[in-house]
Amino acid sequence: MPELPEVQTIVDDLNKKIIGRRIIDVWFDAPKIITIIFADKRGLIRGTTRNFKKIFNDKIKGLKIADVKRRGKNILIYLAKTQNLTPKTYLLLIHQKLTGHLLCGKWQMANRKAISLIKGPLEEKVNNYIRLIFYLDNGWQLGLSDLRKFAKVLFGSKEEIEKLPDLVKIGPEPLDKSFKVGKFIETLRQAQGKRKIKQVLMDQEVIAGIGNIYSDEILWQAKIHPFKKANELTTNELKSLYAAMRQILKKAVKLRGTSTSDYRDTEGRSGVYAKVRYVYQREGEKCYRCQALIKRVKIGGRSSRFCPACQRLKP
DNA sequence: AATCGTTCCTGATAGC
DNA sequence: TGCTATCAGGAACGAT
Repeated sequence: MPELPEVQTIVDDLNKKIIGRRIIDVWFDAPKIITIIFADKRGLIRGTTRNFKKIFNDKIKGLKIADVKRRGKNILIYLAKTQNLTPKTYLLLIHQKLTGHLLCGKWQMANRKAISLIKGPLEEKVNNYIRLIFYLDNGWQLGLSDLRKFAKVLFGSKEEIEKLPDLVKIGPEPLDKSFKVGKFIETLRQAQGKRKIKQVLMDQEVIAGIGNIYSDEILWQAKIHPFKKANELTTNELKSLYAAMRQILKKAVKLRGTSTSDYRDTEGRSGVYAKVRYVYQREGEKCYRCQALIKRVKIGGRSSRFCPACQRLKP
């Protein structure tokens, strides 16, 4: 499940591997896989590749990859028309959702679905879930693997994509240097309502990039119960939460993310955060602080793991 | 306006 | 063994 650390890992990989590469061809297996949005002489064009396949193909072929960035859990691939990579005229936005991940390397299509990998994805010799491939001018491919087909891909002019609520509504980046503890406390206090802190942490409009794995990890580190009402947290608790958030996310980026499920980096390798995790998917096992058994509870259809002894609802 | 439930999808697993 | 039912989950969307 790609969250901030996993997406950052992919983005860092791509910056080392595909900047300056030209897209020479594209392949995908579902008609509606990509939504395109850009202003044209005829006005605003918006639709999926079901109806705009030719326009999409014509527009994207020949573009050069100018820059790759992350915003929340979104991967932003800036594409340039000109030789020197500026101006960046088009933008490809990829949200990997639950099981999506980008692979970059050289491989062969075995049949319509399965591929046998020649170079690149190391741990995945065969991948049955490639939905989208960009063919690059050095013979490499940039592929989207996505078992459950939830991933979102948007392509359009930089201006139009940057205006979308998908990007505009996203809250501050938790690892930004300018996002200091005071700003964090102010942000959480503004995120009013009686919602549980677990839900608030995962709300992309409050803070960007935190999902189920890292909200559990952060709350354990800060010794805060996931059901605690966000507006009832003390200043000290908010300070702990901020410190835990920064520490956990930085550590997870360093360890290249968590691969308990489908997530892999651009070469198909697992991240290793799972080896040091505190609570995520450790229900029934002992808490590393107090030896109590980690519990699993449901919040709005989502699982939350925590230690019932050291993350107490009431003191 | 805020919050809840539903939906998308496939593979793993539980239960009979 | 082999079938069916349930579950996992990010976030857009519709309903309340």
